[in-house]
Amino acid sequence: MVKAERIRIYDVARVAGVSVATASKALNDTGRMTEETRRRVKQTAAALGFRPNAMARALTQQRSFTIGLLTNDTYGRFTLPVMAGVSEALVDQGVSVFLCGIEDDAALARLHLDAMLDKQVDGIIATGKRIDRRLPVDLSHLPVPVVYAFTEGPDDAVTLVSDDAQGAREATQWLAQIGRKALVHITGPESFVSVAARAGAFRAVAGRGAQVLHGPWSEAWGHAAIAKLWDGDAPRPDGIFCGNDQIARGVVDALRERNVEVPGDVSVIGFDNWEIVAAATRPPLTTIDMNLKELGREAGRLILDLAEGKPVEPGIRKLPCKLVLRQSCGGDAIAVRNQEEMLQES
Amino acid sequence: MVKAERIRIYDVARVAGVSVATASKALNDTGRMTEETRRRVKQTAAALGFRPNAMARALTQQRSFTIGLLTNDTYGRFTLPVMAGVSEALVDQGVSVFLCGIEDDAALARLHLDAMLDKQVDGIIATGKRIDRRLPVDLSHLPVPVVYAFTEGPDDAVTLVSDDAQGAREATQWLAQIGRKALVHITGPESFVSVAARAGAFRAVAGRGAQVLHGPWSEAWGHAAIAKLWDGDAPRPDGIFCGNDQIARGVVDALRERNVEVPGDVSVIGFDNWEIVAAATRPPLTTIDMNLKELGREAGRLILDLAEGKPVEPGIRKLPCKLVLRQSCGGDAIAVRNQEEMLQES
DNA sequence: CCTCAATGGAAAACCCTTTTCTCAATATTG
DNA sequence: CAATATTGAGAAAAGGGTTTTCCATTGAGG
Repeated sequence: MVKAERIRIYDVARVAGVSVATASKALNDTGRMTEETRRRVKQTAAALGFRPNAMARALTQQRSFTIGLLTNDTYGRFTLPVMAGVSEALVDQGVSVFLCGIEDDAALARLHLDAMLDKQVDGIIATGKRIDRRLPVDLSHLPVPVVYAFTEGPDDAVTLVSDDAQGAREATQWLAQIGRKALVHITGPESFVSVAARAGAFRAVAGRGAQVLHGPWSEAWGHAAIAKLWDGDAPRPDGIFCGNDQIARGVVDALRERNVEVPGDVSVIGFDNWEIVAAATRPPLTTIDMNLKELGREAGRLILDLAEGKPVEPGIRKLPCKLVLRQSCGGDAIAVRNQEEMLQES
Repeated sequence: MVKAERIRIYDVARVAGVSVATASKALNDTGRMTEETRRRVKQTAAALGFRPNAMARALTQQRSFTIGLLTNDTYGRFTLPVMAGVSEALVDQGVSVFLCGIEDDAALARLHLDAMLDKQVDGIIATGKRIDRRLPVDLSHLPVPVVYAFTEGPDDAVTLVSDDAQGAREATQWLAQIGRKALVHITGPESFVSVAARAGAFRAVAGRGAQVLHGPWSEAWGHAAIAKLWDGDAPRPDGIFCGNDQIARGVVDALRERNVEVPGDVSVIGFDNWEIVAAATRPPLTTIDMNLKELGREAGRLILDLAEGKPVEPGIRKLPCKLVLRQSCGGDAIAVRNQEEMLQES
């Protein structure tokens, strides 16, 4: 650690032979001066490695160039991609992000929230692990704007979620497209709004009679569901769309244990594109990606607009999911053909 | 969003009928005044919901009450627990944490670092996914203190790592203790320092002839290693210590496929205690936990001490790992007996 | 010579807390 | 009963570096 003297705008001004006022205006592209002066100041600043002190800047601009990200997602399954997107959208603007993990503890949430408000954050992004649950803290009367990403907020809030129905549609249509006829959806607990949305879209494509099985979000449930389907007398499916990648992994493992070929006999699609699960499955999972990083980027852009006082339409924005092809689904020939068609169209 | 006027110390002073100077002193337990006055001011502040503006405070105290956490761990496997610990240690002191994910991009790292320095962070914690690799940015001549946690730093730095050798020793000793005789260590690439440390400790306990197999950090390698061990003519092990939980999962799955009972015939121990892997394995993995959260807490405490100018001894601090018992290892009776003994001793 | 535009500078504003210094009032001492 | 010490509390400045406002200077054109 070296207590190097920081270069101040005063130094830049002195070296460039102008006043601090002119230096400031030169660097911020405001005020009036010859291009030559502006260029010289900028050059000097660059040469000296001048970087404006954000704290001093905050004084005059009423902005701290910091935002807070509040999450109750301990594993980071959803938060990390969102965070990465948020950061990416903001770092270029010199905005840094406070990350606060609050688990489901209201007191802890309050503590973090207060600490951030004390630091005059320009805005807060609330994010969670479930789009139909709220964080254990009320963010609706804060002195700063709030964007909700992948968590529920008040009706008049700016909220970003992934489009579960569209994602489920993509998956189901893909199964149909590669020739699977008997489709089943093995998914999470009915109480989740996203489960209902996905199941609804699945039925809309697969036919109202298509079977939907609900259970916990676990590999074990994937196993159990396959046991239920294969050990009974009912006709067996040849296409299985799972509510998340963990269930899908359980399903694939269970099928392999029964010597059912994936994707030869049965095609399986997951949901989440959680690399760590999807890539380790044998064969690797074709799955739906929720584009959480893009969701984060959008959240970053929105909170920035709000912080700058730009108008932002409140309401729920659904961002599209996309199908990620690996090997658990087969139909590669069709996949290639379709991609070629898409290329030709564009 | 409600632009509620923030309560300033001026307001507290007015309501309490004292000057701002007195109010400040009352709230900070400095200066001289009657207990009655101090109490009245504090009560007023609480009643009005006064919270000091951290930015103004930073002006006089030369501290921003923020620290930065720099990481290149995209999945958050290591970062998230560390981050949780750091936060936990700091939030009570009113310190907030900037999280910056820099992947392995030096330019991005620089960008984040500059943004944080501009905001006058009181210190920086560098963290990574590997203790023998450095972040792609030089942190050795910054105007603020740095603590390295789970990543390599300069020799004269304050560095925190988990004690790989001790963790491996715990695991191997446990296998020996429950009666396993033929031990094998299936682990990651030799190039990792932690792999060497763990392998060394394994050999020290299991005997110099005990086999160590190196491969990638994947489930697939776990499978492949079992194939190698079981398909050859060599005597088969009855205790397997794995370099991480993913390998261990591959091992357990491969053994099940060969109808080898875990833990009946073979005991398996993992490393990392990555819930999402360890708990989903059938049977759930007994594994070594690196206490990353505690490591984060310690990093938080250290950076705080450094920020306050307290002396901190430089060097590498190794924090102990601990064995987490689940079902892949068996020896439950022994486990219970030992725990009872420990209870009696304490 | 006057006016105007262009350029650049001096100084205030920005924000709110903490700290220093001072003073009055009371207590203590010789 | 002075003279000194102690206590309680307030006024004002410091703390920080940038941005912004407004004014001064210069040179050109009328």
